[in-house]
Amino acid sequence: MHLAKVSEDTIFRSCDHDYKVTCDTCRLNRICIPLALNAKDLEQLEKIVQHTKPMQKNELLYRENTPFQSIYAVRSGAIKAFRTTNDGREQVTGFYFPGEILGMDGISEDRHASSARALETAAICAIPFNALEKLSSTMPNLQRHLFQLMSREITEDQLLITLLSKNSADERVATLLLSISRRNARRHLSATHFRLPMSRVDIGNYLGLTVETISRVFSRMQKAGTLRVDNKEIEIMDYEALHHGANLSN
Amino acid sequence: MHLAKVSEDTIFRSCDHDYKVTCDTCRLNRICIPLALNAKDLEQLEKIVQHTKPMQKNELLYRENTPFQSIYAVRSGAIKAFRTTNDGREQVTGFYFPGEILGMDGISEDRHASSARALETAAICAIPFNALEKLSSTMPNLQRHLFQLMSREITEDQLLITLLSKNSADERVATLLLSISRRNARRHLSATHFRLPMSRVDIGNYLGLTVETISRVFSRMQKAGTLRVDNKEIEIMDYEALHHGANLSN
DNA sequence: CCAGAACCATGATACAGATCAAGAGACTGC
DNA sequence: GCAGTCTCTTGATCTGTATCATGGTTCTGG
Repeated sequence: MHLAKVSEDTIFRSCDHDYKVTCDTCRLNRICIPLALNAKDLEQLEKIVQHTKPMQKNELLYRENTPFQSIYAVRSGAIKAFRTTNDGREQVTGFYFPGEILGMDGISEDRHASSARALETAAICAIPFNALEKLSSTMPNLQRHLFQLMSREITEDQLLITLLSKNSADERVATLLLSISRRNARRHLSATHFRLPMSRVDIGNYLGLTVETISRVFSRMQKAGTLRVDNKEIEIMDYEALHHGANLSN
Repeated sequence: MHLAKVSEDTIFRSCDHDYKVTCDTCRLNRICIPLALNAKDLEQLEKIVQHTKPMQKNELLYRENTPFQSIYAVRSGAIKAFRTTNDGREQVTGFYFPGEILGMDGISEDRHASSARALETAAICAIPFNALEKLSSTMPNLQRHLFQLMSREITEDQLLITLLSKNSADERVATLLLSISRRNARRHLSATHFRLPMSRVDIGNYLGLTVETISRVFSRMQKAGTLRVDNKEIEIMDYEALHHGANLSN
């Protein structure tokens, strides 16, 4: 029994190739929560962060209406957040990449307001919110950073609201691609050549469009020489054109 | 000179019929920030809240990209928040009624991410955020409440995203009316009979629709016996029908 | 109380994107 | 390595809402 447990643990950890990472040594620590902290405070944070959560593609990280315990940082892979409308359809509310934080919508009601699913194999850090809250009472920088993170989530949602309310299909797609490009650049990855982790369905859902429309927009942009599209591989050929297409408002 | 100042002050205050209100005696204190605090903590909060800000219709409370200082609580009247797209159009991102807090989108970048304008004569409390932050370090309840307020703003934005992305014109209008109805009820006002403080243009803008469409929806709903509409006066005649119309999703 | 300006309602028409349909490509598990 | 399934593309058609146009109503300031 004891042996079994050990071996299970070993298997679990062997999936997570960098399970020994700490916030201290994590290569995302300049864009994730640690950016607000000095070495001493980081040690404290370290104590509450749970680094062990390797996820398979399509696995759920948390589910709408379940008790809220933690917020989550993406270490690798990509996550989509979505809520289910009461006629059973999905609304994708965001995509989360390494270094980004999700789950903060659960704080207000003490249960998750959305669900989150891995779009590909992913490593996640769970940060128990009660402990984080206590910690932030003693660390003004951390408290400030949390307020800022939540505020940023609000402004990003407002941008999406504006996008959905005012922009054409081409502008919406262009804006998403530019957002992914910018976030890649932040992680020192290529800003012009990347692989989309999400399906056309998810993109359409997020942008308030149908799959067919997403396909057509990609085809049109490829024809126009703005993009090269090969299934999920995207190459931005004409950054300016893309930006211009996304630029008619916002 | 000194005299002039005094008299100006007097005029200023005379506009604000309940300027002597404190959080302690404010009739909104069960739905506003004070709800999280005991009498002793409330005294501390009292010291930083600025109660003096009577606004005329159309006056700006704060403007996009100006330095962020305070968040604001509505004491009376109604406020709309909006951002300006870079082709100069407006996107209304929210309406705020008495007891509600706005301005939290300014925290992340230390400048306001949106503007706010009075839809009618309004009284506002300004709460300097630096002071509030300090205070919340020593009051776990307050800190928790602020996190919850911000989290609620996120979930409400997500609801709007879903509405814009998935729902018909009728459903959007119905959802807005039900939201106003619910918020009125919270303040012990009529849930079925109220006056809209905003124009059709603002409603359309908020819901991603044109003025004409808003007009037509109101007319249709009146014809169907769901509403009585007399300019800005709304009477909900068939709550169920309205809810059903808003109910096809979310 | 009146004139000008907002604001609102309603009809006719246009169009972006949805829906329906069908086939091609890519991935999955045995 | 192949069958079945999911994902993506492209075409034809339909539709809800935008747009354009006009007149009525309400509000505002002098």
